[in-house]
Amino acid sequence: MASGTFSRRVTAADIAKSLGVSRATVGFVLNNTPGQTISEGTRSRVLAEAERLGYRPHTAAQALARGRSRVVLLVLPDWPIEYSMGRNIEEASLALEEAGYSLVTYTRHDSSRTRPLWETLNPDVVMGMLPFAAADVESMRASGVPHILPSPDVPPSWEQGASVTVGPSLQVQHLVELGHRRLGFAASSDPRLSKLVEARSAAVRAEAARKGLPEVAELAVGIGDTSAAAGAVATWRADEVTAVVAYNDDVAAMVAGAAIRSGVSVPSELAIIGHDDSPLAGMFVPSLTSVHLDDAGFGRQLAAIALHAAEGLPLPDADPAFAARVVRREST
Amino acid sequence: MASGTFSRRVTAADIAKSLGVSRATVGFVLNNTPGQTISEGTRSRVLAEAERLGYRPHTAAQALARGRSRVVLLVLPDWPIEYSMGRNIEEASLALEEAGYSLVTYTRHDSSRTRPLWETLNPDVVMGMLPFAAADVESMRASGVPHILPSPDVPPSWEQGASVTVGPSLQVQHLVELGHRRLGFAASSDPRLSKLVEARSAAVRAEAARKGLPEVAELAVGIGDTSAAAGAVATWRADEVTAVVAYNDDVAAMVAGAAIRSGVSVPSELAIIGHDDSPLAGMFVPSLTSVHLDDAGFGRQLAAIALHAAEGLPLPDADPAFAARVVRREST
DNA sequence: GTGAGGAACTAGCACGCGCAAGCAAGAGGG
DNA sequence: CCCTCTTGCTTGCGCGTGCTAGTTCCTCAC
Repeated sequence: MASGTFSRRVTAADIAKSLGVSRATVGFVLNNTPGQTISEGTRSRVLAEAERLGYRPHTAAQALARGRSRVVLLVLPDWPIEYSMGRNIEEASLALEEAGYSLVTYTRHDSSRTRPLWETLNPDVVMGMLPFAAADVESMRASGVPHILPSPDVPPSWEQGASVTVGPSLQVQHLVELGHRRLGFAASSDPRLSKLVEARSAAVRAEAARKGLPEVAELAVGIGDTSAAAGAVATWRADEVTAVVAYNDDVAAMVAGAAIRSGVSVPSELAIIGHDDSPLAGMFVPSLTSVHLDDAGFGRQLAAIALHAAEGLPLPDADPAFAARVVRREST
Repeated sequence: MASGTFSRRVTAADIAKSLGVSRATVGFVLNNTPGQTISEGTRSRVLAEAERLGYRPHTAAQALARGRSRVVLLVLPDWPIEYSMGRNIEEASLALEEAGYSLVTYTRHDSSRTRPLWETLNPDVVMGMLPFAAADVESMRASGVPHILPSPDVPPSWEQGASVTVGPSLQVQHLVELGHRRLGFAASSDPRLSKLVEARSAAVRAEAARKGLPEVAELAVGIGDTSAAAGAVATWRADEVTAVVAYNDDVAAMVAGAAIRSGVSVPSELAIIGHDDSPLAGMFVPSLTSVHLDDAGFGRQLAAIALHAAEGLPLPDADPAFAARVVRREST
């Protein structure tokens, strides 16, 4: 029967009344407001009463009063997100929650005529994987979003950093260590991925040049398009390519599948390395060598960047967080 | 420079002042408040001015004033979610946005000592894939969550419906049509999935019984555990099982991989059918027959259930939405 | 004895919005 | 002509918090 009655929620005023102090005092205690002196007795009595009554601050009221919502909006791209992204987000969410923020994820479906979530959620921070379109930035500014990441004002964004290039570099290094010199790059033909594909492709070419390899033969492979994959394999073979760097594990699987079907043995005739170390990489036959990224570290980095923007907290120096390593399996 | 000045956000009072009407009038127009008569002239002038000034209602203030936040919180389980779940959510989010609600997803990491999101977000509806634990329900009630789905008061929940059983039935039917009679079921050994595995397993056994098949040989296969998969394949072969129904595509891939590695040809010696029609199913060699679910329909159903709870909107009758079909590929 | 100063509070406004209640002016019926 | 009803508004309170500007009381120096 205790929980049966649909009781109004407990407010700070309830605590104050029950204790015979003013509501302001309660507020000062609960917020540890600096510059306020509260006696130890009162402080502990307020905290105990809050606990006893099951007080929960009303987020909407807080947001209204202080003008900040403590919500971080993470805008996910419309394209199929990487496998590791899910774990990143979970970790970031955890780190933000510990700082009193809520992470809300939002997939932007540009076909939609409805108002984007940042206009209705009043987030303190909006984060994206890639820089936002000018129209979106305008809309965020108009809705009063205080912080936009990557910042539209600073062209070189954080996502262009080590997190993108370290994986492709490792892919190339691994193949070179195995003695391969003539490499192919299997891009994804999905137009939505073009920016990321391009970034990884550039990183691969840069690493190849650094190692003094001949030019990398780049071909596009569509997920589900087996004939394109078969064509790519044939072209690479004709071109004397012995190893293929794939944009990600899905593309790697397409290439490996096409190779097997056309009688090209993996890895002896064609080695293949993927990226992301998705579950698929371990399950495929032959299992796929891939690059494993430190999801948790990346997620925490994401959270740190948001907190840096929102509260000026220091950014963790360097990025041992972006640790990546090659997981060698049967395909190389 | 227009956007340079950090201008305060536009409020309904700004519209009122600029037009020389009262703030209430503006509110009535913007909300189409029933029971209020507003002249056509005033109405259009208010709407035009709102548009001109770029007015955005302040969600927090609305939530505070009306006591409802128009937020639907979807609690995702800690376990690896199905591939199709992502598309479901997107579709549900779209449908809810059109009804003026925001869908926020939240992965519950039970290791966390931070307060669950429903305590800080004040959602109107909290939805889960499976019934919530009693402690969680208590916490939601204490935070004043008006609607919990599946409802803790009504034991038979919607998720137990056709959406769970239709896929497994189709799997069995497909194999029976191909002449198989002695079936195996490949469960997932992930303990977090046990409830769903059990539900699908029961559906498979029920369908098998309906078709008059001998008992289904169920074995657990862990993702990444190749030796367990190999053992399962050997056991089934010894048991004269000719076809395996897999819990999902990942498990199907594990089984198929183990079969190939141990020289059992797929599908001639062992047929395998997966579930979910994830991208993996098409990429695997041999490609995997699977059950494709109507993601969009399921997502819209999810949204409809939420709106039904929140606003008493009618539930769409029946469920052609839960349409599922077998996608036949090489593994059967 | 008195004034300064600090500790420990309280009163009350602001945040932006929804909505109940009230009010002026005109329409219509007797 | 008076009364009622409707139209088209306005005034103002309340939602739960944060926080500024006091107010009271007590201590302590001179």
